[in-house]
Amino acid sequence: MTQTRKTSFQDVRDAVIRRIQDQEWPQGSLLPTELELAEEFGCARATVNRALRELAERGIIDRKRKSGTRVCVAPVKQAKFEIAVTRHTVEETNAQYRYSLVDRKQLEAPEWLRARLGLGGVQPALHLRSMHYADNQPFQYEDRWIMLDTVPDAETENFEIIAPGEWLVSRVPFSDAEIVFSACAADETLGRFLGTPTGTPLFQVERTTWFQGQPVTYVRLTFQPGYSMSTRY
Amino acid sequence: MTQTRKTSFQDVRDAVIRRIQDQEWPQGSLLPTELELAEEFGCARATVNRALRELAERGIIDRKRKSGTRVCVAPVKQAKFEIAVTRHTVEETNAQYRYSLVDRKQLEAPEWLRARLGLGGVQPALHLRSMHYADNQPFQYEDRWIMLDTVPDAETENFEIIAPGEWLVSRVPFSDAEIVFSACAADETLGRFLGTPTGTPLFQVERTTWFQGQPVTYVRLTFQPGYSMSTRY
DNA sequence: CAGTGGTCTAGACCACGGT
DNA sequence: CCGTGGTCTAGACCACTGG
Repeated sequence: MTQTRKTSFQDVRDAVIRRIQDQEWPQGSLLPTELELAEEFGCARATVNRALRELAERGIIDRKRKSGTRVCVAPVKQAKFEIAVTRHTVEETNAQYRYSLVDRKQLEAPEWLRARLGLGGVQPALHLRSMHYADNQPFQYEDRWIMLDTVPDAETENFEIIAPGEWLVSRVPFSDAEIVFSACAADETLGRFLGTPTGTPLFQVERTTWFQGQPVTYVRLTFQPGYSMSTRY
Repeated sequence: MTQTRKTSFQDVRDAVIRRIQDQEWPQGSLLPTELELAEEFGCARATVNRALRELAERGIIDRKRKSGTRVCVAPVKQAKFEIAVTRHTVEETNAQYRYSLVDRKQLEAPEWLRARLGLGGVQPALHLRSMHYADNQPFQYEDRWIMLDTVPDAETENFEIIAPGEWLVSRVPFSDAEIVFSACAADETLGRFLGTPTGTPLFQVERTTWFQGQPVTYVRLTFQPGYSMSTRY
């Protein structure tokens, strides 16, 4: 059964991709207009538009009114990482997850934290340090500050059972965030909790989060030695 | 002048975001159908559809036929990193870029590389090692393998002027890739080229690239000490 | 089976930005 | 000015999937 289905936006998108790969439309060259493509593919202009819009979002083509659509010369690769709560990251590897609170203190936000959040003045904050284990092996050390002016409920939560990350996502629907990936050396504390010698190179993620313009939390997640994050695109 | 413009998909999108943030539609709850929202906002269903589709792509809502649209319970954050060629990364910081080839050898692809690329048998490859400098300070050490069966032109290119990354993006329109972020310790070679003691923790990116199913290149980019990658979402 | 999202259409008007 | 993409509409049919 060779079905003669209606041309979908995916057909158009894939055909365009193929032509770019085959250098039929080389880098920097101008594509036909939406109307011309719609005629060629026998579909509505809206269908072509959706296909091309998707490719533009992926950084493959560049669209401008009046000038038209061009193939990007130096396509900027976009790598998308999915950041889940630590429990899910661990359980996805079929390992048993365990969480343990190390320390909980209510303090004033230190100078460096206020600077990072763009705040002046005195700010009450909760400082939490905790460990995440996979199959009882150290997986991740978490050092977190929660801003109590933004999330006052945190003051009465002891965080002995539920990890602060999970507690927060259940309270704060979603938020703006800045995320930083880097390498650091294990200091004495990290070495002790992650079971590795001082000086071991470790992968770390820092995340700063705002909700409706208010600072929610800053967290530094340091992973077990050898950990890596990967993705495809 | 309070313009009474037509409701756009962005208006709908932002209104939905606001209602989720305000917990008017709590996590896990069911949203009205597209038709109901279209009536409420006084627009076409297609407009609502586009707004909600965008939120679904961002992982904020979950859509299923027949069951409807729900607010995600544990929104998986998506961090999108833009990966450009090293020259652009350097020049964006207003630093002067310099590239220098360290070593170029034509070899058979070693066992570990063939395994990573999912290849058996003998495969000719080009092994390139090079340095990228920002304002004459070591910025990044690059260790790259190019598969000559896929990119035969590389055999006659000496790579003394143009960096292999830039040369490749001008040849291979775009491609599938796997990218891995991790931390490593400077070995003797890295320490020498990056001007840092052996053992220094370094941030590194590995990327493996295919074009139309054929392996193009594997590269390991190791950054100067203290380097980090960041993004917002 | 029937409700809900997924998509396509044909047409219209708008908005940006070269010429 | 006017060509090109950007978006909206009203309607239609399709496809998945829960009941």
